[in-house]
Amino acid sequence: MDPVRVRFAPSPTGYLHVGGARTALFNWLYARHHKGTFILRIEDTDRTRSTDQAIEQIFASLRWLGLDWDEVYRQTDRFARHREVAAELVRQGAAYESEGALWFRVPTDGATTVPDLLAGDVTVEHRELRDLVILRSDATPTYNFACVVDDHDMGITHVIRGAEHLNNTPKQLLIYAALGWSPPAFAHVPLILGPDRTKLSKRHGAGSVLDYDERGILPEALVNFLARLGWSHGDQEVFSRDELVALFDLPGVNTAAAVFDEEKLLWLNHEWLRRLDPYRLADLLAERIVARGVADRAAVEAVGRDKLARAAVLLRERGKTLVEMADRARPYLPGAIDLPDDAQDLFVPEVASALRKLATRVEGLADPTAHGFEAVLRGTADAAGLPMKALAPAVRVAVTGSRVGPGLFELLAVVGKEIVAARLRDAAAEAERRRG
RNA sequence: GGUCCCAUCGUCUAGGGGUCGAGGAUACCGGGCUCUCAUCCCGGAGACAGGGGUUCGAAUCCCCUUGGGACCA
Repeated sequence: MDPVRVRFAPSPTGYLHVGGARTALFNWLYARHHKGTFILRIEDTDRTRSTDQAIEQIFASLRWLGLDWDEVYRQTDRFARHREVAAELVRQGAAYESEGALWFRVPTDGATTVPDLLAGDVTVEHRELRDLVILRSDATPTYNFACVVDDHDMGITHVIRGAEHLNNTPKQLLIYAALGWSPPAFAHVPLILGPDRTKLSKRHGAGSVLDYDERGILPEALVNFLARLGWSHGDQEVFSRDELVALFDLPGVNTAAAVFDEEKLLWLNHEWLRRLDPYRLADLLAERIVARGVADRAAVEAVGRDKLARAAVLLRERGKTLVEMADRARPYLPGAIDLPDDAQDLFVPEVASALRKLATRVEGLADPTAHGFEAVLRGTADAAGLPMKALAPAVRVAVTGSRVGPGLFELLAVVGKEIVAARLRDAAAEAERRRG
């Protein structure tokens, strides 16, 4: 069997949205699974709407997703070839000129069958079709024509594309036949729908791949999620890139359109956050903390990679995105913590004085691990005659400014005894000041 | 409007005649754990669009209807 050659052919008229990304992913997975070639073809024949900026965005999106390509072409570089083939069709009588454009002649009787790998045989009567323009009056080729010439010239073996192109395929097949070329295999993958069940598009909001990066989604998660939209492998939900390459094939692809469910993406993102290497996560978090303005780069560097990795491990348990994690990272960074306005109920006088005692004991803590902090907290609570239920929330708010968060002892161990002690004293003082 | 595609819990899906009084995941609800939140564990509710066939037997095969979508006008 011939080596597989597939292509992803976006038109650079805007950003790459998740629908296109899923098509790119399926092509890439198919190529990698079959040890074939993944080709990127920029279909920029519409020169008025295509921009270099959009091309850069597409490259950036694919790179972020980790979909590397083996060859890249720009359709506009091939205009001479398109004109040459169009002229050939005219010579044969398969195409004619009218009003300055070149038209491909569709037979009036008979029918064409698309042997689609997913939909099965799809037959269209020629009388349902009409002649189509292949070269506009400005000599630029149209989509259906350029696509055929390029797929043929590039040796494409499988055309894997969105189901919206199924209706175009009989026309393309007729062009192949007129040229005496043998067509590639076709697989039209089901569309991705928005919540309103119409084809996912820009009107559905954040559809751009890079928006998901911006929102703190991991490429691992988006790739996993997109793969599961229209493809499955038994009951498995979480797939690494390598697993997808090993398992993905066309027979596993569904025929029904799928709705893009943001909730499930977030769940999957959480799953991937929890699987990531802590140091890699720390690096991502560091960037994000700076980008979100939670702290400046100097502060983040002062914390150090080890501590950041430990903080990340705590943060990822309750954050579903890198953004949520970064926005809750403040307690792990140096500096004071502002107490919330409504926290006075926690800092009754007995608790405030216990916090001061605790600060002193924390400073002298020989074993500043979670266990060590637990022992010193329980000891202080006992000595002050306070239940942990009274002391723990006050300590938490003093150190983090929030009533919710990771396990308290683990948290304190990561923040470190010097910072913890300082914040405990600050909180006690602040509570007394507020009480007047 | 014409042509084409599609149809299992709200959503993503498993299922390709009997092991399905339909499984998993997510989301939702309840309980446990716990200083809190999250995770985690246990439990709950939730679907084969409808109607005809074929067959001893249909979620699974065929037809029609309905619904949804895409493309071309």
